[in-house]
Amino acid sequence: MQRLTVGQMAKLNHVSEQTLRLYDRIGLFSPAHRGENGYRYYDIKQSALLDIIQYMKSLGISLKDIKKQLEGRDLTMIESALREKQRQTEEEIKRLKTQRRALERTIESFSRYRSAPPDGTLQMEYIGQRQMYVVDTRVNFYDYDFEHYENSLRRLQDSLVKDDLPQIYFCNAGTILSRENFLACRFYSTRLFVFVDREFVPEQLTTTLPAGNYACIYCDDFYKEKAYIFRLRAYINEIGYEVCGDYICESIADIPVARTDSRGMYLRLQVPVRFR
Amino acid sequence: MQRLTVGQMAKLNHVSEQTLRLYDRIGLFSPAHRGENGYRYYDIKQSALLDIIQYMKSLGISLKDIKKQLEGRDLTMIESALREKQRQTEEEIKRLKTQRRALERTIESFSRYRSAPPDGTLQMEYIGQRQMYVVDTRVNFYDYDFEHYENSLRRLQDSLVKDDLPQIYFCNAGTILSRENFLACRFYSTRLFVFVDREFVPEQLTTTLPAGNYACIYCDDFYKEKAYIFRLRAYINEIGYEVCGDYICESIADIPVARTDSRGMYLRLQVPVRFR
DNA sequence: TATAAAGGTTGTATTTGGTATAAGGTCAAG
DNA sequence: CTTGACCTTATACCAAATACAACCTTTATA
Repeated sequence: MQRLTVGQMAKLNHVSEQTLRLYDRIGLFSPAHRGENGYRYYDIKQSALLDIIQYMKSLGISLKDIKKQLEGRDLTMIESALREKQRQTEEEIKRLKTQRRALERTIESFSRYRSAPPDGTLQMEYIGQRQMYVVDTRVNFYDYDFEHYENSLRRLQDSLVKDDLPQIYFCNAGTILSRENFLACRFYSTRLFVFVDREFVPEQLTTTLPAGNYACIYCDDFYKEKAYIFRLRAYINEIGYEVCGDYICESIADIPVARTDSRGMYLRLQVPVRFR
Repeated sequence: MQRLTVGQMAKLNHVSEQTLRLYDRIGLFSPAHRGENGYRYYDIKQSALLDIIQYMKSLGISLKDIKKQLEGRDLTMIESALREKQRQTEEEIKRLKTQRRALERTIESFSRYRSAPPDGTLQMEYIGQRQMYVVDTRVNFYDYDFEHYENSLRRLQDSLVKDDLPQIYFCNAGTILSRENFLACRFYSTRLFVFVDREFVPEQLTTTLPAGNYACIYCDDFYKEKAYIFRLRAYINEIGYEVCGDYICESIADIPVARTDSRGMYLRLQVPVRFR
């Protein structure tokens, strides 16, 4: 029977020597013999056990749990552990898919940010259907300053957490001003929203924003909003359209990273319109 | 401007106080002010930066990297970091899907193991198409003992690692004896295989085993194989069939966990047959 | 046989992103 | 004035390794 040193065993099984020593120390996997020189000597047949360990590890089971399982050697327990692992894996896949979508969204918005028209640009845009998650803060944003807006964002975050939604959407926020208030120039808005993906959020939690033509004005400063709303209204009258839905103030630079620099807050103020 | 203590800030942003102190210590995110009493006082507006951090963290970026990105404040760098992250996420999803499949396979084989016929059972079975990953070890298994078989498994593992395949398949091993050798009772086999999933392994690395009727005998001991091969041959002759392909020795108790106990090595010796 | 290289041993520190705890200082209310 | 809530720092701990220092053993070569 050949005796394998730690290095040979390591190479044979594609693990590092350190790892084998660690496994020995924690009592998970020890060499068949110890030489008088203190050397670890493994038996090739021990590879089978190492396989099992590698396999369980590949399933994401912790070394401690692996040790327990192997000591228990109870097949039914192992089976239920596997089922539990399966459940976890399913969940993790779901989480990663959400993450992938979030990344997609963010990268997308980078290019949107780069190609956004300059501050003050007025234009008509056709915008497809959107889903939003809305929270009513009961406090009028226009009465307060940016600091209060931050406070409201916290409230929104609370809601997202409570509804068990990924906080990733958080970067996509905006406010809603009702059609009536918009038309009357009554700056009263208590509703905050984030855009969400249909596939990742239960339908009953979302509000649909219909596809259609929107009159839009781009704005690079939170404090310019009121002035720009007047310009937007003038523009709509000028081209002979009428407002057919709620006004929203959308942060299109929804790259949260960008919020560290002053230009990060880039807004697309918009309101759905139709021919009069 | 309201000053928020660490506890208030923590609650507001759904992080723990400890976490805020940690972020302060590593210089990632520090309070706006420090009281003379040493208290941390945050400004609500700092939440924006914390959002960014949470967002990047949710993308799996390390705190160290987040710090670097935020210090650099270079949008293009952040963008490429996001793309890199996207790539990683894609890979991770792929890995998890493989893992999910492996779990499925293992759980499946538990029930197969439980419902397997007793040792010595002879029967005809229709088996669907299978994919295998084959390695030629150039050494005859029948000349050596179980210890040598382990050695060959290591060789197989090397190949799997080299071909960048999940070692999960590793638990599904077996050996191939050519039709001619089987018919001549020449116990000469150098080919080792693992069953693999078509979807997870490049086609050019696999060999297809056709669907069809297989004469099978179940065997609970590696050392009984030769004797059982004779019984299998006798059975085939008896029922008037002829061998139409290579014989394989498949470990159906492909639960690596089971290999710790002696019954774990449960084999289904099989050979494709047809009417004479 | 001397020596050098390769490979073995132990112990300790580092990593990541926190959590937990102890020992002690501060604040606000009753 | 005391109580309890809250803050501070420092330290240790977690998993699953990795890395390094200091030292010992084996093996090959000059």
